[in-house]
Amino acid sequence: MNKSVGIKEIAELAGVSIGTVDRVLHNRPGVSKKTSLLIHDVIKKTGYKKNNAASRLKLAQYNKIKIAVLLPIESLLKEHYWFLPLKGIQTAVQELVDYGVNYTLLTFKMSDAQSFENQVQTITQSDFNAIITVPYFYNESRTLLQEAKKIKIPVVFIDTHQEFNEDNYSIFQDSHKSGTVAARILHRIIGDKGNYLVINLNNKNTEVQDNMKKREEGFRSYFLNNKKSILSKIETLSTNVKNLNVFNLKLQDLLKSNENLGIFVTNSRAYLLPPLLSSEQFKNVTLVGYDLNERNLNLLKEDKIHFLLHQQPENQGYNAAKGLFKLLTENEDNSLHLTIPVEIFIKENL
Amino acid sequence: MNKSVGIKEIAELAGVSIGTVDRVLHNRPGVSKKTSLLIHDVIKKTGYKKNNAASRLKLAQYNKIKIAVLLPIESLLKEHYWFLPLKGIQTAVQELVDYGVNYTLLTFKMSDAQSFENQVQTITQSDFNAIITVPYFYNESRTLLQEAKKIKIPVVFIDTHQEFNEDNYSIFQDSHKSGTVAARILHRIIGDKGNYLVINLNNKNTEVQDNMKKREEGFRSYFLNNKKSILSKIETLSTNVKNLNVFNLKLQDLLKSNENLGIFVTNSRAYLLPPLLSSEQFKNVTLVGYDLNERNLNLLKEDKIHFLLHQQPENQGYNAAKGLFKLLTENEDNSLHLTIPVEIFIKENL
DNA sequence: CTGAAAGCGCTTACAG
DNA sequence: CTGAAAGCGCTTACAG
Repeated sequence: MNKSVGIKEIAELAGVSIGTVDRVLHNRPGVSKKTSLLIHDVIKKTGYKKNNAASRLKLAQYNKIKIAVLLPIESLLKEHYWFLPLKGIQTAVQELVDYGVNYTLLTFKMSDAQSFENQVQTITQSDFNAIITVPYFYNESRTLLQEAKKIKIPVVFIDTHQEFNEDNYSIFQDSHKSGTVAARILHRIIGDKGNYLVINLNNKNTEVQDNMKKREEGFRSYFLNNKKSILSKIETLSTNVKNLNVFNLKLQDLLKSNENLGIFVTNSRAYLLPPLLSSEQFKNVTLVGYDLNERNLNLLKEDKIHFLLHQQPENQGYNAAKGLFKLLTENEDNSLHLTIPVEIFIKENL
Repeated sequence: MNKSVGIKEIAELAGVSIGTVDRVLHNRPGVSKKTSLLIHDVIKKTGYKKNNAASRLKLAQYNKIKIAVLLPIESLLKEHYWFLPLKGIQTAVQELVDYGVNYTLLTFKMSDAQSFENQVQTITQSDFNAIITVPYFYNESRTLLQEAKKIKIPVVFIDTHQEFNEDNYSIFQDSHKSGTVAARILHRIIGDKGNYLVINLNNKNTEVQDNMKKREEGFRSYFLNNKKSILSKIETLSTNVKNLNVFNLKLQDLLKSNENLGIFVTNSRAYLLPPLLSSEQFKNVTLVGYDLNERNLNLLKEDKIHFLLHQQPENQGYNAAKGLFKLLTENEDNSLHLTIPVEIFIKENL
């Protein structure tokens, strides 16, 4: 806590010049084994810790830390979900400008794997020191990891988790776990006698996205572990958002019973549900969804969505950038393997 | 984003030396109005922003930023609640060592206002640059504010909010609001037909602490605004923890009805409830409490406490220290007026 | 294999 | 009222 030792004190105590101390500190060659050992000894004894501010002040002269941020093009839209991780990254970089950190945003189209791959080429051919992106396209993401490994720059994936054989850093929310959170909340409210409905609202075709599947699995696994008898009562409806009317017929059918109903919407589109329900029907319904987008928020305030689970996308971006800085300046990567806890929001704690 | 302008560029553009630029930047006297205006103009045009790392590197030579942290003596105990804000402060200071920031912990006894006042004397007679503490004793806290004002050092209160006439910074959770969070959760689970019970578990005598009162008020205000008919059904039990047996008699009386029961414990002692309830009684009970202490956590995992509200004490300490740094280095205080959102925890999102 | 010197962006005591 | 110089803790190119 008091006057901390610097490179100068180390040098004095070891009877060498500060240049030599620096060489040892950075494992640079050209130091005799004898002095190296001596200096290491002094470092240990004094508990020396590098002054990162001073170090970066000098280093930024030649070597800025340049982070490539590769996100869906929607991150350019202030109201969009994808803007949030970017915002987190911006905040972190802002806190680190004095250390010579900056970032460049590159975008891809989620409908076009090639656009992602092209940007990967651009990035790997430039002089970036790190990459933050989303493992949206599995194969192309693996290619990215391989390319990045060749030029020895770290990659941090955020938002979604994918298993790769290659080393990578990952900051995400455990989708399976968030499903269990939804399940426990609904179970406590609806109880053993009510009904449960999982709704997957898809964009294109009728493919259910990976993290939506995992959320549903988590939801079901909660009941498997805590109340098996309910498992058989859980219905799932999956639909393309363009076929909402067909979907609505099925929904109305399920609503005929007067039992309490717990509805779990596995993505950010819970806001599509309330307009389909009459106020009479609403009396028995509890609705849990994801993400604090404007439409969801408004309905949460109106008590038409009851719980929103939050993935803290901003936090993910923030932690990715801060973590990379720590990795690149202190060679410490323990904040780059991170699962973000599930935040629960109701009207009152927004 | 690209090469940012520094003091050197400003000097060059204004045709003066960097010393003069520095004088203008810090409003130090001895600069002619003419050059001052000129330099201000260049600063604005170039969008110059001080490199805090470089600035602090130089300044730390004479002026470390010394933060006095005055907390209850329990903050020395790793398992205690009061350790958490301290931990947050430690984390923040750790991130700022390179900037020449450190802190000194001073403690007081919560049973002894004089011990607080004594430490205030010690602090104001030393050369601290800022104070982080808790407004536990109202009058003594006001005295602190007055003393601190005299020697012009900022005070940040955390944990609890008090209104003072004197200027002060405050980082806390809105107790009233957290009560409304508990209310909405319980209301959704228990519904309009069940019963509601607020429990105040006190330490000494039978005084209910201020923030416990506010939590109860918040709880009741939710029903006032959302479902008046329930208001009259809310019972309150307040007791000294030493009289648990007397309390238990009353509790058992209230439990005789077979209705669902929502219990809201207004402080961190929810863990005292489950031992008093038979498993039969538990079937109808939902229990909401505060704080992630070990005993509460264990019961949350056993499904005997169902929701825990969290004040993020660590976060409060962290933000206080970081905020002070921003205030002292950039004269920006907007992160020192902060209300921390209510976090909701269940077993699955711990 | 090692040391002395210059400089990152800023601040301050000193000189004029 | 203003400038030139020294130095914060670190890094690196250069000289030996």
